[in-house]
Amino acid sequence: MTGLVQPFISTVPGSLDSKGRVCIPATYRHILAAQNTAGVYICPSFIDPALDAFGQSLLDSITARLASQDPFFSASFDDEATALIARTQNLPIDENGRVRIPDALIEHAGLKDRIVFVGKAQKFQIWDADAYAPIEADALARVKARMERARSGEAT
Amino acid sequence: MTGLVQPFISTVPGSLDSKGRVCIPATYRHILAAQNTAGVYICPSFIDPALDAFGQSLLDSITARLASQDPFFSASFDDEATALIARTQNLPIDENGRVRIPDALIEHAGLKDRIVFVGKAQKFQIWDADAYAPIEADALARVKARMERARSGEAT
DNA sequence: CACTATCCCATGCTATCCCATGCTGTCCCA
DNA sequence: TGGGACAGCATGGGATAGCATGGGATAGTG
Repeated sequence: MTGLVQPFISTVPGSLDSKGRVCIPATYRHILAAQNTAGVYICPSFIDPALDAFGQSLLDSITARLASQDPFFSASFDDEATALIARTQNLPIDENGRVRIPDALIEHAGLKDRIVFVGKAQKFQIWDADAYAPIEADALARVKARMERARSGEAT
Repeated sequence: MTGLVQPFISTVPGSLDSKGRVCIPATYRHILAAQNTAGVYICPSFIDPALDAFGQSLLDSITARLASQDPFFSASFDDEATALIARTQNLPIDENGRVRIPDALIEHAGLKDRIVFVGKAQKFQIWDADAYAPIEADALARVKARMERARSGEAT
């Protein structure tokens, strides 16, 4: 087995029903369960109209780093982590794998009926499907440009 | 852990059946198994109409690089995660060595019934057979041209 | 008392698992 | 060196368990 914690990967389409519920993809639920997470931790993203969702592992490393200022993170990490923790809530997952998203979070992410779950290794995000499409395209373009710069650099 | 990772090599013809399944060549499966990979990781290629497929080794090096960045406040983390992690899926391999390719990926690579597996060391690619033929010819021509340039350069 | 939120049951579907079969390459023995 | 046997690989198809989704009942709350 790998020493590393199993990451959240891939992009999965989903839906928000009339009661404000979403069904967490089974693969993500299994990862959460493997982290001994009760429910799921959800926090509105600081930069995007999206929700950050994660399990016990990431929460633990945040709280651990709050105690010992970790040089990997910026000097102001203490402030950020505090804000992060304050805005994070623990939502229960029902026996069908669904979570009721509070209205404030639905509004923050601009969720309509069609949503996407986006794996980001230690965490995953919940986006409105229409809002995410251009974001993905932009990120792809930036990474592609970076790759090509690197490639032409090698080729000299 | 192994110091050396066994590379994916050679080009193998294959087929896509009516259920969207492909049979991974046995030699590739053995390499995946040697990496302790559960199934196989597949990601649509950035530049080509093809699928990149790889095992635990390559995924670990990607997630390891991401793990050194701030998952909540770093823009470069976000781009890379969006481009790589979010677009990668872990697909299970059944006991006959077959994988069900999601429809979105079939469409991205323009797969019909005849496909080819192309070894690329750390990863291998899955191409539509007809689409790959001219690509291979072009690549060969470029290599040949480069060799001849190099040879005439040496010969001076 | 009305309304809302949570829980729970029911259902259709899809993905996964599993068995059966043909083939091809390899190995062994005459 | 040739032929035959066997094992492993590739393929097709059918059954089934789990997943995603919708809706109704009940308890909690303003």
